Amino acid sequence: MIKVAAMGIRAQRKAARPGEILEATFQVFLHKGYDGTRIEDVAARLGVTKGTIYFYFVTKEDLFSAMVQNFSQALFADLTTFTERLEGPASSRLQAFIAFLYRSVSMSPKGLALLRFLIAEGNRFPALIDAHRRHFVEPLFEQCRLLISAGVASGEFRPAGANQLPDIILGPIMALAMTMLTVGESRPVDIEQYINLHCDLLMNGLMNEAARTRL
Amino acid sequence: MIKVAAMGIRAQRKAARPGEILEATFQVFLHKGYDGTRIEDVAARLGVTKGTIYFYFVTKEDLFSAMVQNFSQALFADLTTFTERLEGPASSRLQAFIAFLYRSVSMSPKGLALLRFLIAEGNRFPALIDAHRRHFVEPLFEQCRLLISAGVASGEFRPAGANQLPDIILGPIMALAMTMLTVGESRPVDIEQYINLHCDLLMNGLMNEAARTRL
Amino acid sequence: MIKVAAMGIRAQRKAARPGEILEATFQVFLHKGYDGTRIEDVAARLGVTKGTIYFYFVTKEDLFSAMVQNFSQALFADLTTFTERLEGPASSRLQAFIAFLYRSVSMSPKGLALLRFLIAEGNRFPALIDAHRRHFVEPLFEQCRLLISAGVASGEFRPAGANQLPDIILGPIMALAMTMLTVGESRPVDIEQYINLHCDLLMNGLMNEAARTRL
Amino acid sequence: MIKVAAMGIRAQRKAARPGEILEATFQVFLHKGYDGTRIEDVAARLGVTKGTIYFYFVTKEDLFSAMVQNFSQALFADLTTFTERLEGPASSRLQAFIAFLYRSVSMSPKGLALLRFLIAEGNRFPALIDAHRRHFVEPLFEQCRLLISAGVASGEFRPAGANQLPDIILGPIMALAMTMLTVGESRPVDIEQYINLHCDLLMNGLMNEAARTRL
DNA sequence: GATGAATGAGGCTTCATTCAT
DNA sequence: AATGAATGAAGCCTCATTCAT
Repeated sequence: MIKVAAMGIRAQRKAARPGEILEATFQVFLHKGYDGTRIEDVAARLGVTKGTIYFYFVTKEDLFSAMVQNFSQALFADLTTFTERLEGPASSRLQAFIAFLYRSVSMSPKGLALLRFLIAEGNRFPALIDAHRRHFVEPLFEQCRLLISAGVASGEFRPAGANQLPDIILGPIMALAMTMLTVGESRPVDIEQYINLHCDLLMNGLMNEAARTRL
Repeated sequence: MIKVAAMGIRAQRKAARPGEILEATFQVFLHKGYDGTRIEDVAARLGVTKGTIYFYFVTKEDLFSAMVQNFSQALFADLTTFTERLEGPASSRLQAFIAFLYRSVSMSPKGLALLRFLIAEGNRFPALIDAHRRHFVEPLFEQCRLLISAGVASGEFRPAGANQLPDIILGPIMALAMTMLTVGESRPVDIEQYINLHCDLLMNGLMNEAARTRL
Repeated sequence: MIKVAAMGIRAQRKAARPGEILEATFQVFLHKGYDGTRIEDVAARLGVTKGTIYFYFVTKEDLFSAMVQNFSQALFADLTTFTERLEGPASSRLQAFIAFLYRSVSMSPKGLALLRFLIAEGNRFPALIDAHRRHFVEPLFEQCRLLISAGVASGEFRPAGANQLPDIILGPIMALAMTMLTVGESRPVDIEQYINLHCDLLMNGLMNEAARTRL
Repeated sequence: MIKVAAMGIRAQRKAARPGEILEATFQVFLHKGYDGTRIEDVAARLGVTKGTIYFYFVTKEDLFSAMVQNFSQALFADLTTFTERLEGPASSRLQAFIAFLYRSVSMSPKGLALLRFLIAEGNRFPALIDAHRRHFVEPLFEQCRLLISAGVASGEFRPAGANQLPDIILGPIMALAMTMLTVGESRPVDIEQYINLHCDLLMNGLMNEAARTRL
């Protein structure tokens, strides 16, 4: 922890600046995208000038890299904390896990901006893509697999092959994110209903008993 | 239809040019993104010079607009043709529909590039976003709903709420697309297995009979 | 030779541009030095804009490199032509050679600018330094050595060690250049007298007969 | 003289600072040139920060002015001391004078850096150029003239016109400096031999007795 | 139809300089 | 005395766009 009390006003300012800049960068990026974001806009949003940004970050790429990694880590930390506190039957835990993902990715400005950045600029930031896969996607998928394995062990879930493909389990979350990223950000989404329907389908499938029995 | 037979070679060239330019634009965009694509690169790929591009398209935005709309329409036409020819029980038709979407969106360079463009540059092209929603997403979702309604009518599917939310039904397709757009384009995907597992989960859900009955 | 008659006005312009740009670059550099020369100034001097310069030269370094090489080659060609035409006794030829160097290096804006560039910016342009040594200094020195060897062979010159060190023979030429480059460009120099005195000293040395005999 | 004994350690540090800064400035300038030298680099080399430099020098131009003048004066003082102590025949004293100049200008980092600065940045520092001419070049030339006049008076030297043009007498020294400043700083120079050959030529000229007599 | 030389707005980045602490 | 965060002018370079040929 940083001892704020012991710090001079200048030191406090300095310690706070990088975070402020990252936040401002995010805000501008949200509306303009990477190429559309001018360093000057970021600075203006903080009431400082270009030079200040360059005092803390070497290049524009650096700045965006830091922003993405910063938010990615924070998001992942939240997710881990949340998951560790889950209790009860596997199906409940999986549903809570899914609901949390909806809220922190598909319905959160930061989650969406993160995704947009990775999709739009990933080619320019291979290191970031790599870090994201290793420190976010893979661990996330592993948590998903563990939840399902627990459900299979407890007899709640059938041992379906898709259990091991979190992409498929979590797919609709990504689908909503994608909708939000393209056409969706304007019109409202009933996220509660969306979550419920996703979970219902995930648990029960499309088929009715009769059809299922026939197979 | 353009009557090729009746056209001089010059006229043929002229008629073919726009399509060639759109294709070249797509190829460059695929690797460089919108801002990274220079009109000159597009021209060079065709063996012509910048001026030629401007003879056919007013601005860069115009060019990309046309490219996206062109590919979007072609893709949608293919999809419609394919869907109209489907026969058999609703569940089979739905699965074939899904498989087709996987191949033409998540696993196709054009489908992915289309998505990347809409996500990355959508804010700059509101008209395009609109067109895409009205002429692609909505009709696609409608076809999905029809297939499911048919299944419900025939007794194959239970009347679940998610039936009316194609996002959820088709979610994993988008999830794969997203993976491909970020971390995935390098490593191979077993698309057959992916489709099978998606369909299995979609039809049967996660839960085993005992758990389901208990509810 | 370029066939001007057969070229369109545009082609003529294009063919002439690089040379014009190099000349303009030289003019600005003469007064402002490398860092002080703005690409825009060069362009303005030609009545064009920045972009035009960049159409012909990739970077500022490129532009200056080309300028230096261009002038260096021209100067060397002149020098070679001149030297080849020399006739008469070695001492006359050497004196003419020296006089020519004074006029084309120490007293010529281009020669001086060349030198200034190599001294001031040499560290930034190692390739240029290299080229200058190999294609200018070394051949020049070789021509000097040949002239002296001819003089020794004909009995005009004594076989002194300095004969093989053109630096020493030609030193005063460089000294004048240096004076011009620093304090000299304002006040007038009697170049005729300077040449005469240099040659006199070179031929006869400082000592008088008596002192010389005593040695 | 500053009384070190009576000064507190703090005061000593303060008194020493300007000299340290000038030395650091020189070191950085040596490798990077004027524009390439950042005030911050100079400060870093001393383990202080930019602000400290600005406490002692008003501007960057000021700093460099001071550095050049400082070194120029030190060099000239050395030279004067050295010259005053010379004894023996004029020719020996002239040769020692020349040898000293080679070592303190053409072969010394400081001497070369001084020259480079005057050549490269002279236009920006007219006052410096002026000072250099008045306090360095002119007195130096005067000393040279005196040495030669002494030689003429003593009968060692013939009363050649070049006697009054130190540029010509000392030229090869400048030539070597120039070589060092451009192509030379890498490869080794046999300075002893260089000096000997320069002096030999200076004393005896190129011509052999027969040719000389014939004139 | 096509060319490609020329334009010029615009963005990134550097760094001498300032000043509150 | 020294610090170092902040400023802001200035320059390099890119590239969509134009238009005379």
